[in-house]
Amino acid sequence: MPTLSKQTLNPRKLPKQTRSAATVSAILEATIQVLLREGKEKLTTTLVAQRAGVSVGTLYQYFPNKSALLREVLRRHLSEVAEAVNRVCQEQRGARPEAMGKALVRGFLAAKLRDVKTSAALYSVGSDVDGMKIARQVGARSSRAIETMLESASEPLAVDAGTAATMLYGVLSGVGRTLVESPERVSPGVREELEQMVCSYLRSLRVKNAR
Amino acid sequence: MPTLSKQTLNPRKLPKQTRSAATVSAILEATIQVLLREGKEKLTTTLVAQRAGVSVGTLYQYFPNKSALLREVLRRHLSEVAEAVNRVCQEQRGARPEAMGKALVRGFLAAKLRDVKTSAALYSVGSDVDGMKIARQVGARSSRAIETMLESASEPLAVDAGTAATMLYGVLSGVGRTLVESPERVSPGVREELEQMVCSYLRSLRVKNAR
DNA sequence: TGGTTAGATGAAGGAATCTTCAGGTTTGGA
DNA sequence: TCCAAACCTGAAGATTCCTTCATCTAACCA
Repeated sequence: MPTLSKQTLNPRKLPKQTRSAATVSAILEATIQVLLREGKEKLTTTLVAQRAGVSVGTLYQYFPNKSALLREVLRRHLSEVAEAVNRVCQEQRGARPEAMGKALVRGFLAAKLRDVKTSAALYSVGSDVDGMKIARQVGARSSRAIETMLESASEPLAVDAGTAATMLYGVLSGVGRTLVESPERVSPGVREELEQMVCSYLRSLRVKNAR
Repeated sequence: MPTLSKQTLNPRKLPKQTRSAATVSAILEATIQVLLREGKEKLTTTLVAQRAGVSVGTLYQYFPNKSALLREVLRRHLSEVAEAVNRVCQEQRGARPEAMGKALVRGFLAAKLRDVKTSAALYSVGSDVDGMKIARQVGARSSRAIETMLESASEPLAVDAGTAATMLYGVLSGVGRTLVESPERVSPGVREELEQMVCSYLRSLRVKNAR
């Protein structure tokens, strides 16, 4: 097993012409394609380059190594989900806790399950590439967004928003992962149950309710 | 990246003398040691054998390949957690839903977090070894155990036990994973919040409550 | 149009591991 | 004590991939 050095993920060269920008996109896209079609084990830099219609050398002009390439793909995917969460949190400012919960579940699942295959494939490379670190960085943003949203709730909560936000994000990402890895479980019913769980949790946190 | 063939995980040879039984244990133990000390990337069969005090050849006498070795280690770990869940489910038969939820959270987290380092290390190898498949097999047992427990609840639930069990197990394993991968989040408070969430969910499922 | 820089190429070097197997050692029973 | 079965050994074969770099082509600008 080759050492996947975890050095800088900075591109070696920044695309300055439109041509190279297209090349970078093609490489990134090809990486996902190969991941889906061939699987992580057969994902070689040569094959990715080939699928992208360029030579390996070109690939290495923009990514210092295989690891960095994979990380970049992962980072982009996670960012999309984080963006969805952020959007929801913006929209729900000042709303009632239950509405927040429901919207959060909807938004998160929609983003995460939009392309289950890709999500699953990316989880599988995560462990080779310090995916945890990336997930944590990106996740921290989402967690904070949720916290801010909760603080703006029309009804105050019995615990600090940070704790509740951590729980919510933990449940979402956890269940999300479970679903992605067991696609047979994905059904409209699951979303409803998750909403039910999140909402009843938030409801139980209303100050007037004794815990 | 070598192809980790996913062939049979049957040992090539069954230990017939006490000597070899000890060897197998040593190899399994060494695998975890190496995983913890060196990390997944540096985990080579030669190194494992060395740490176990035997030669590589011996290792290959009991495990057809590296992949099978890793899978066996993973399977054992997951089984321990499943056992803990089973035990809880037995104990809580006929109890009130909230008691079940609380006990489940406690039991699951205790088992999963007993050795966080090892749990984390094993998650990291999971994706190389079809860990998903193993997790699903072992998880199915737990899920069914929870279902049976819920069916025996002293108060009936508004949804079928299977759905609720799937949700509960999903949340537990999902959050469990999140915690294992972010050890800084592990705190007594998290357990309480998780109990709160699970209990309020189960409470919301009581038939007398409108959903 | 000519020069300079950005971008692309791909054969080949180099580094690692996994896995085998022919042969040596230990164990346990007759 | 002696033998057959069970165990163990570890050098070396066989593969596979990552990454580099000298060289070539395309694009841009004066």
